Amino acid sequence: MTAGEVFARRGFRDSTVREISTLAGANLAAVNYHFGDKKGLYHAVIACGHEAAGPMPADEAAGISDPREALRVYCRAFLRRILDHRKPEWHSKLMAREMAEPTEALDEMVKMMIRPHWERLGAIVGAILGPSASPRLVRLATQSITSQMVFYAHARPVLDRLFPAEEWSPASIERRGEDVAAFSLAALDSLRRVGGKA
Amino acid sequence: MTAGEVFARRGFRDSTVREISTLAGANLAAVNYHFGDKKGLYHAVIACGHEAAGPMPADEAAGISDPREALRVYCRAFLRRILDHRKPEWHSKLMAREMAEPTEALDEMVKMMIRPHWERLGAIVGAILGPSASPRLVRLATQSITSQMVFYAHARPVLDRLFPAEEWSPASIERRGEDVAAFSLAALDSLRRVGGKA
DNA sequence: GATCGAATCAAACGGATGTTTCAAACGATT
DNA sequence: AATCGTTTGAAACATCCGTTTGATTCGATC
Repeated sequence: MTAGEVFARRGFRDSTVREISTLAGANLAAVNYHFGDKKGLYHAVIACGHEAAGPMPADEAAGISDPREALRVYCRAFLRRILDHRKPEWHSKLMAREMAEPTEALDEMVKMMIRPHWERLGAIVGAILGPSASPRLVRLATQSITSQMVFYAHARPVLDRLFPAEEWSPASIERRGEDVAAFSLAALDSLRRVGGKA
Repeated sequence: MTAGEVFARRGFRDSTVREISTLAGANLAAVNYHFGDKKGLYHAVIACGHEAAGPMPADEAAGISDPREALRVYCRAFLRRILDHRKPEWHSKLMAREMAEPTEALDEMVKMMIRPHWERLGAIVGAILGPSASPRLVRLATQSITSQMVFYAHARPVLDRLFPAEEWSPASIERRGEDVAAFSLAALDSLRRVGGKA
């Protein structure tokens, strides 16, 4: 769908049905015929993007028993799904936009993607921190790790301005996943040693 | 400025000059008279919000020599500036919006706020990690810490849906700052021990 | 090849938005 | 009190958008 790129670039309101249809080589009225209205097209784009964005990180880290290794695999898969420009990169942009400016579509996204992610990553973090860790600490650590990854989707324009020379090849994306995992594992190690003080 | 609230809630394009002017009790044409056009009003709002958002975290953590304590103070001040609803909370929303959908205003924001933040926090992180840490490690750690805090501004709608019962009082905001600092200090401690391996 | 539903197309409609216009009110200065 | 630059006010303007309409083409089925 070329509509996804336009929605991701311009936002829902700024995207015009005219631009989308001409860019897609279709007629203006085709949108309303096939999707009812503009909002219907938007929902279809989000659903399509969710499937086209590749496997969920939770699936890629499914069979790994060692939680520390699982975290590394999970972080790499997450960033791959978000950043790899061989996949429809507009999907993560659309998600970032939904978070800053929620519509009804956000509830669907939370149910389909975000909550599953949170539970899977929370389980990994809980396994690393050990049974003595409080649920609150697990939740906070899960959030800290998530934020480091989502940051790449939310603040990419800022990063491009701060560090214009940065590389975004598939290889360096993998390394970023390793870096997030390393930072987080370092934190979890210390926190585990100190115990569930929070 | 009531215009800031509207811009933060609806976004630039979705905000209508009519709604802003009626909500502000002013006439429709007043906007174009005082600010030239809608975009001029937007820039004025951003500049005004920057000043009204209170002191920069870098200033609040200026006189502290112990870098670990400086990090704690800095994190608390940062989240206070972002989350405290007694201050114009629309400023952080506007920033989040600019990052997802950059306009010319983002360059100004990077120069005025983001890069100073990055340099100050980077200095604190560098002091904690010690002179043996590579610049790359310092940069990554600074980014990880920043992301944990910015997450609250970017993903707040998601957090509200994931954990509806969460509290956002000034006191709990302070504690969130402590939590971010604790997680980050734990990571920095481990990384310092391992050395600049990255 | 005739038929009928689905899909496409150009054109137009109704509404909303940013901007302009021009007259009226204001306020300091003389 | 008269004057003149500044600010407000209501109304209109020009444009663009999402949607609808009705005619036309397409494609499978009999």
